[in-house]
Amino acid sequence: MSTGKIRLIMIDDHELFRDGLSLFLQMQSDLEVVAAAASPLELRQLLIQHSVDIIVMDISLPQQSGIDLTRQLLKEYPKLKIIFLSGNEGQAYIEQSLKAGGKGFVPKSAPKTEVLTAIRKVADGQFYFPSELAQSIFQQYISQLHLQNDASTVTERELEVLRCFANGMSFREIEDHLHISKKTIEHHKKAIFDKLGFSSNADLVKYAIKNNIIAL
Amino acid sequence: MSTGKIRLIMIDDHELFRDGLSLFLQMQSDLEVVAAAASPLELRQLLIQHSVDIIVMDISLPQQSGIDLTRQLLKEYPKLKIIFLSGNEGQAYIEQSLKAGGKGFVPKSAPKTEVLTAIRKVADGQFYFPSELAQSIFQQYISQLHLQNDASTVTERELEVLRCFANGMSFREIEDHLHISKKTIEHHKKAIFDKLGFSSNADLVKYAIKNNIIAL
DNA sequence: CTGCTTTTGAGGGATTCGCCTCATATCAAT
DNA sequence: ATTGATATGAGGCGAATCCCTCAAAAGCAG
Repeated sequence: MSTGKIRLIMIDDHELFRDGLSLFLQMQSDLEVVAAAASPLELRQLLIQHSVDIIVMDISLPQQSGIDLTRQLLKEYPKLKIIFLSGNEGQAYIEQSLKAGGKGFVPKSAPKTEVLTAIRKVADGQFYFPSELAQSIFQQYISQLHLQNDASTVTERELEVLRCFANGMSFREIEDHLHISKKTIEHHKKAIFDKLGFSSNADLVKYAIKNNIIAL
Repeated sequence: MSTGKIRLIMIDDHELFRDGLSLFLQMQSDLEVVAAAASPLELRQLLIQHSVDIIVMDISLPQQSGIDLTRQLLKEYPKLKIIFLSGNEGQAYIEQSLKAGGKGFVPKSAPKTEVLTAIRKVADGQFYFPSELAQSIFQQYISQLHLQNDASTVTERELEVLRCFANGMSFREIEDHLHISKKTIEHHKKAIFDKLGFSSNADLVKYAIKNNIIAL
């Protein structure tokens, strides 16, 4: 990358944080902070007006999750490189942000310099993730994730059953809710456990939360 | 309060945030930012060296939750006034921070001025909470909480049992893990369900995730 | 038509859980 | 010394869940 400065936009709904970080980034000679957005809408407007290399995005935004936003943006701007900043929600969303196409992930607790490193690496076409998870591990991790999700096709009906269990319903309650017999529910549940590799109901609940099947 | 400037310390493990906000606060003529701490340990050292009116504390700290820290600090320094800053974990901890003795609560997404308002109000002996929850509501809310929460104090042992169930362990597995009988586990589990109002194991798992008892 | 998947259901036995009462030891507070 | 909270445990019984096999209707692809 020798085509001048790295052009980036920040998006974070926390004014304090947004101002502080963008000020710091602007002080770097190889970066150009084109703008800072407080909302997805604002970001979209900025993207129309400016050409941008990188977006530094808070993973938890108000109207829309950063994950969703990323999925949408990458459809429209496939060359966009997105780096997530995560607060203490942290680790839980790494998988999803990878799947959505994120190129980097920096915890907000990290020192300022780590954000810089991330921006420069990602601008150079690399991934950036916290050192605990080395570059090489990620490649295999990502492909594994993609495989796993293609292989584990939970059917619609199974998903309904899954949702019921994740909401704490008993067999009896699910019978009434879905109008099917306990036996059928057993079948579905077993299929779910086999396909997704659960070994307890707790696994099921966690999976449902991670995948936005139920609310926390 | 006409005894000069309001003396305060910030504590937040996010360097970016800490620097940004303390810089802003320092620019106010009625405030004196004595220091900024990155960890509970650092904060304690600073408290020995300086006399302080107010602590502005991130609710989610690394080693220790801001809630716990507050409880401990108020035992040693009963006159200390503590204002919490919350990220998106937010609402879930308001109750606990009130109980711990917090005097104010500001979401990080709020404009800068709200932090100032909070500091000035709290320094003046008032509570400060987001406008949605007016002053008057709080008084009754707090007293109600105290009643209700004295009844719902989960003991250490119960917490261990809770963690086990949230991790998907069966009675049998918990027996081996905690070296207690199934009967004892039943007692603890029932106590947990009663105290926290669970009606299914799924509730328990969700609670454990919300309260950082287990990872998602 | 013939498989293949999905969804539905039954029977029956093994295992686990939930809930009830009763009981004991410890520790702290009154 | 008595009370209260906490933690431990036993016995027993009914309800819920798990696990295995067998089966059938509907839809869809080859």
